[in-house]
Amino acid sequence: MRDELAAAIAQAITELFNVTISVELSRPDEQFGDFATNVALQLTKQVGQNPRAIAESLQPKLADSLHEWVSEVTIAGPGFLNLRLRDEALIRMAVPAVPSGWTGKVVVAEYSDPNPFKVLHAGHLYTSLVGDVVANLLELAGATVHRVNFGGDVGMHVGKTMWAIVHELGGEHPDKLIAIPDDQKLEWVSQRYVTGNEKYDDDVAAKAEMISLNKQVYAIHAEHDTSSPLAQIYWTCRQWSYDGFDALYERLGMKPFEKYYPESEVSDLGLATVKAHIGPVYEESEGAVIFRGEPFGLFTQVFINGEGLPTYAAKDVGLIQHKFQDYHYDSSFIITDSSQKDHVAVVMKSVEQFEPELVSRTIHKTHGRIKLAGGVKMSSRKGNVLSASAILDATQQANQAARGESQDQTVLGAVRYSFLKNRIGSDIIYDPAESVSLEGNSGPYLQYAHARARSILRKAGLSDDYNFDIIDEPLEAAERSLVRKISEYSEVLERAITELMPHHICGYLYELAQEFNRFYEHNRVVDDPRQALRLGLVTRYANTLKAGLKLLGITAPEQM
RNA sequence: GCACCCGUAGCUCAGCUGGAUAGAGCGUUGGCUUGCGGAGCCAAAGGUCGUAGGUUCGAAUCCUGUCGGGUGUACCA
Repeated sequence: MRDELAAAIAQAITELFNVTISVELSRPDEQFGDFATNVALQLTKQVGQNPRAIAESLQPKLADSLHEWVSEVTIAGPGFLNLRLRDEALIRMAVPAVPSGWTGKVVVAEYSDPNPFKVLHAGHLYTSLVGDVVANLLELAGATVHRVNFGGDVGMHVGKTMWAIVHELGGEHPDKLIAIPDDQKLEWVSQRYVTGNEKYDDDVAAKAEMISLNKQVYAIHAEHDTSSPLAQIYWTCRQWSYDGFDALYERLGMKPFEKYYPESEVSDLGLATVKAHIGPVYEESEGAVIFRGEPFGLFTQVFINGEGLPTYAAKDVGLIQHKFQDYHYDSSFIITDSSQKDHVAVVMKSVEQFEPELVSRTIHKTHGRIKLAGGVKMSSRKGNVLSASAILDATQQANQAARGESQDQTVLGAVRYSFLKNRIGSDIIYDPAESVSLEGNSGPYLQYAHARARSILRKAGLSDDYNFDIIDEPLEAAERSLVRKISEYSEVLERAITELMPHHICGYLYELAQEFNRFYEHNRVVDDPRQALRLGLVTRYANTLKAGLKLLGITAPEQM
């Protein structure tokens, strides 16, 4: 209907002034109307009249041609034309449209990307949630989305961790790993990385052993070694990491990943590909193999180091090819924080030289980083990292303290919402002391608002699928405000999908719930003369809220 | 040094494809319960939109300079 309105206005302008213009309809303050357009201001030059005069000649024309949908056209301010919809038109708009921008497309979404043997920290938590919801948006818009994860199961951090593990076990004794309790395995392994790192910096002998262990780990993969003591330790601890990650993902309410791409499985192809293109694309320099990015406004990156091992740049070369072989995607999203921007650009630029099609289908979507209060940044090497599980635990305790009890879905709603409500792009300040909010503009506020609405419907004895038909009866002001807000959902959804920005949904749902809470404060539903209409209204509201929350990966409880 | 990102209320953030009095939450202060769930509702105080110019009928929004912060910049990922 929005498009039809815009088209009708455009046609009126053509008939009146003989000019063509693309009409933008915005949602003004409620006091002004349901839609507003500034065409009169835009036409000033083309028509050669002042905007007010243009608006005045348009007004009766629009009132007539939009008569079917619009009850009133008014002029305000410098020349805005405000449209007030007929109630029945507004009600018709309050049905969510199904977005279709990605229908039939095959999409790979890679996100989260924690490294085995290291902690899954707040930054991973954030990037995971962003990826999860972006994937949800693409799916809703009709895409077939393959969710994949990538992480470094080989490399120096593994050498460091393996060194510390072997020392902790008093030698290569995989049998001693049994002593580690299940719920401490992930933590135990990531703690070994921290101690390994400390030794690396101030113990020359240890450092040499770590470098050696790093190579041995590569050898474990090359030889498919599953039986040597070191290999047993490696495979066991790697699995602990993956199991720990999966447990966290589940706790975060994320849709499961379809596939993990461990670096060890993509590095061979990456290495071979880089080597195969030495000359035209990559070049040897100082014992390493590099790609010169300067001609493209980028920087030079090492792809194969002096030891002959692939760096993460070469691994990414392998990864992009594996992903395409596995999925033959139309589009491939890589979701990471902004510090990866240039690195990915260099890798892509190099691959573009021999596989331009793959690169043109790849979209690197970056977001900000998580910082601690006061702008302190986290460093896993320094040990001042905030783990994902610490955030969940802190939120759980805060909820417990406030309510005397804590439901998992409330914690999940609080955490997901508090991260997702921010526009993707700039850094996020996380204050562990204040934790995530449970009231005001928060996940639990929305969940609670939903539970209250369902409570009304339960009291009226309604099932979930009750819907009301268009009613001739005029809406009361409070009812109309709510319908008006519900009718915005489709537009918000479309914008969130176009921009792939989940925060639009958060902001909208909060306004929606607020609108309902205002209505609820002063208006009865059950046993009111207007019950029939209002039950339908509450149902549509609750369904809209639930649908939006679902996109965000937040449950909409019947009660809480 | 060069490249990119950011700077909006005490704090955390919306608003940025130019438009009507710059909006929320938290915090502060003051109200609201004989009625469907108070994790709620209403109100007040609080902002030269870092800063200086420019473009425009109109700039938080676009352009330039500048200050402040962040990120990246050859063998970690």
